[in-house]
Amino acid sequence: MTRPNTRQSSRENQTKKLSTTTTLKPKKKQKQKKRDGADKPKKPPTAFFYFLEDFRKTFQEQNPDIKSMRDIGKACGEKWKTMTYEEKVSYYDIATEKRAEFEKAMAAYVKRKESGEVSEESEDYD
DNA sequence: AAGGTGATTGTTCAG
DNA sequence: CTGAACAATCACCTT
Repeated sequence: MTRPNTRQSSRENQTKKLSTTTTLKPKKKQKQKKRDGADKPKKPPTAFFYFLEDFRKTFQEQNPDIKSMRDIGKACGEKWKTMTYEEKVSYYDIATEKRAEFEKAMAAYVKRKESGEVSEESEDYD
């Protein structure tokens, strides 16, 4: 099967050409500085991250001069795009399984929310 | 000394 | 539909 289980069926709808204003170019950072205490389940690592795990080791061996993950990230991104679809599928497959587990966590989260147990609303009650 | 930042793409949620 | 934020990781920089 050269096809990943990446919810292609559902994604097919979004896979359309939405080249209007999809994803702007935020020059700002994406760091979360505080308050991750949300009950919401953390997002599962993407296929890219799994690729990093494997690529990182190889990259350091081939480039012992490079240490920081930032530099590797750039190299990974570049390499990632050069990778063929079939190769990426391997990582997508892993991520897909992870998402399945995350989906359960999300369902439990929603269920819990319905129980009125938690409100993600800004409850700064301290 | 200690902590926040930056960079990578993908995924997911919320409005 | 669209946008914005966050997932791992670690050297480097700022305070």
